[in-house]
Amino acid sequence: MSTPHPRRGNTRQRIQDVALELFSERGYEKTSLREIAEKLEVTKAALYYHFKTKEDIVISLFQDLAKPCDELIAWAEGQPRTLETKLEVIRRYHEALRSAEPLFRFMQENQAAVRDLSIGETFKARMLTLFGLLKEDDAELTDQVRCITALFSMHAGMFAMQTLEGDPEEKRRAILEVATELVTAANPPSRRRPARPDSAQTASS
Amino acid sequence: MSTPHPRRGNTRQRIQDVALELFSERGYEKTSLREIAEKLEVTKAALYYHFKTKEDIVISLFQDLAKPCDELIAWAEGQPRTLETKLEVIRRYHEALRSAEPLFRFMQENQAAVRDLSIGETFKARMLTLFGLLKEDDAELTDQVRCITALFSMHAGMFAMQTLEGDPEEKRRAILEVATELVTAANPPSRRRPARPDSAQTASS
Amino acid sequence: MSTPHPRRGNTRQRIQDVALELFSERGYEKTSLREIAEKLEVTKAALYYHFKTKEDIVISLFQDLAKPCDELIAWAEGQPRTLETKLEVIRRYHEALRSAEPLFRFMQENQAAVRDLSIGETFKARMLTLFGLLKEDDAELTDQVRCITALFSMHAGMFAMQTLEGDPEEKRRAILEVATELVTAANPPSRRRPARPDSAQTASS
Amino acid sequence: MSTPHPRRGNTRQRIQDVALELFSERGYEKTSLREIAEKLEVTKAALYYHFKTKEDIVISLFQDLAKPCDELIAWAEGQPRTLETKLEVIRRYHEALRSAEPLFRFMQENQAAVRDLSIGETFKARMLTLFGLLKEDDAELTDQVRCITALFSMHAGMFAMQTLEGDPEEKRRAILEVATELVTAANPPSRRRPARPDSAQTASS
DNA sequence: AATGAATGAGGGTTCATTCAT
DNA sequence: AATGAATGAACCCTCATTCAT
Repeated sequence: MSTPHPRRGNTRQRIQDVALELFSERGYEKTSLREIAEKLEVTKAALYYHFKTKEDIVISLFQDLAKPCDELIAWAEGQPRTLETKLEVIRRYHEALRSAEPLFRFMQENQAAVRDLSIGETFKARMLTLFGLLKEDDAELTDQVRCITALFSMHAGMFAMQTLEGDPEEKRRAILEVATELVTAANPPSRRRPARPDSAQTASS
Repeated sequence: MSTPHPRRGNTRQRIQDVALELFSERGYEKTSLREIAEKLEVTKAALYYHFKTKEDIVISLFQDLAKPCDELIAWAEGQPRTLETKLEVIRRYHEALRSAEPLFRFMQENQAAVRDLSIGETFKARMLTLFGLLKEDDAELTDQVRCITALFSMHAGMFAMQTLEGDPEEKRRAILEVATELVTAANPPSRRRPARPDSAQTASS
Repeated sequence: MSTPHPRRGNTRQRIQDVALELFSERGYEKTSLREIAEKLEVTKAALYYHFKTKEDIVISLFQDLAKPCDELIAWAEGQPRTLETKLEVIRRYHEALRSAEPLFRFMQENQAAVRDLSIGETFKARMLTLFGLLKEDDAELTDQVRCITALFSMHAGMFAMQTLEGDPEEKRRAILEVATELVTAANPPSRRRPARPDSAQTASS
Repeated sequence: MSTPHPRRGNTRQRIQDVALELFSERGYEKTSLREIAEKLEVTKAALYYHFKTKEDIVISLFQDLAKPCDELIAWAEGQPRTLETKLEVIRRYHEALRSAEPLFRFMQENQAAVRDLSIGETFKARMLTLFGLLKEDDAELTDQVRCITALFSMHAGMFAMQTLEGDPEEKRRAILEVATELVTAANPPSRRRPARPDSAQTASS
């Protein structure tokens, strides 16, 4: 009873793992269920025992990601809309990305494919909510761009991670720093300098 | 001699146009040659008269984009590596993106597909060159991230363009402003705060 | 549960049968998988469940042929290299061809197609081994040609079978007789040549 | 007037040459008109100026071969049906094959393809006529096989040529010798059988 | 919990051929 | 004498999916 069926109830999980790996590595469309099944040494039909469709696998993956995000949003909505809160949102999002990195890489690199995948909308909606949490209600265009850039810079971080040299943790810290900076710049503390990091009198205007 | 496509000589161009449109709209993998052909009211085989493979179509599209980019790189390499030059690089790149917007959206949204498309490497290499032009040789990690973010923010601008409200030209200007800011911050003018956005007096120059 | 092919488990075998029939009848290249599938009343895709490629079907066919041949070679290699052995090789090969006749006809008539079919080499190699078993190590050119002709005459027998009139079994016997004669002639025992046409004095000139 | 159009009226010939080369090298079905055209550095359409169809090219090739064959047949039919004549037929056929070697290799290796190529019948017919010239009218089965084998041994010679070591001319001579022997054996003159393997008393029965 | 066998739709690609110029 | 542009049919192959077992 050792080798024959060494994996018992964890097949569903294993499918998700392998699927995510392949999706993010080779792309959603180019990854076939056959490949997934082969890598798992099961039949394609076995996948269908656990998931109704290919899309269903993605959805299930996405739900794992969604939870931390939703919690973050829920938390933020209970907080005062201060810069402090926003920076904490960035920090937490940055942290959330860590655990969901492959999935985010997948989302990032397969936008076109994801778009008509039913979760596309959901995903975009969540990004917009997050964006709404970061920006002031009446923020100028430039500040809005700053906030979007902050979010995207963390996603795109994946590219940075591959490209830049250096210790991964340090790189992550640098990314967080830049994102923080952008959000800070987008949220001028009160009246002075509507949209510049700090930088007293001279800035934009 | 009017009705049935009077053998206009512009078919190749029309293929490129339609292909780019569909690729960027529905994704590379999900766009079939049949679709392209149907939209053009020609046969699939006609596409093969003009392009050797599906990939060849993408390559041809990419070459149109490559030229402005290469010119920009060539120009920049003949300039002194000053902040002024770098900001001009950003400006010109921003401008280049305007004319190649759909193609960039395609690149951005189909990274996974593009990756093993032979031009994937080329594209990445070009990004790295551009990145090298923007950053100082011994730049800190944070500054490097700033430069990358500047580049990506312009690409991601496509998302911003769809999301944000407002006049397209104004949005573009806002995106350029943020990118400029990031590069400026990444290139501290001399002694004061080697890599921080602020730096009051100097920045506005 | 009767009418629509009740999922008999013999589909693989049936594919091979039909494929061999069509390949040898209409040629490898001219036989499309569609035709095979249609004749079997299954879908093309069904073929791909059983064989990875079209070439794979040929390979599988060839393996059935290869076994008797390999056994023959193995047997012969364990025997003394006498004329007796060689004639027995001819006899057995002649017998082996009987069961593999359609396949040999296919090989014979589709040499060009078979050549770049991966088994091409294998096939040729086997012929060479057989040839090596029939001829003396230091045989004269003429004797070598005799041996090759003996082998080929049995293959080409397929043509003879169609052309000549008469009882199939008698025709087969005639073919065997000529092949035997050729090999005998090619192996003069030393001084007495049991089966050399005649011609002591003249032949060797 | 040198380089621009260096080849004037010889295009038709050049098509035939290249076609024969490719057909016999890669097989009829696997050789596309595109390949032929490319090798000639003309367009496919140019081929259609000179030949009505792909098959037409083969037919034209075959006609070049047919002439020597027909002449041979015509000559033979004017001769007495003696062994001497038959051996001369073999000799001349052997000679004819020399100049038509590639075409014969093509015929030999693409039988399946040639079969439904309209010339298939013609070709077979000619073989049968030749066969009829070699054998006695009331020949025994074994003798008939000898004659067929003689013919085929010369065709199959192509395989022998590649396989055997030695000087090409010597190999050719060896092939002719074996063919001659077979025909001689198949034509016992009545009482003296110059080349009958054995069997004085029995053969004449 | 999973397999074996199959399907229908569609993929990209190649072919021989046509025809106006 | 040859080209440029195109077609229609067919090709091999792969996919996501189904279903009886």
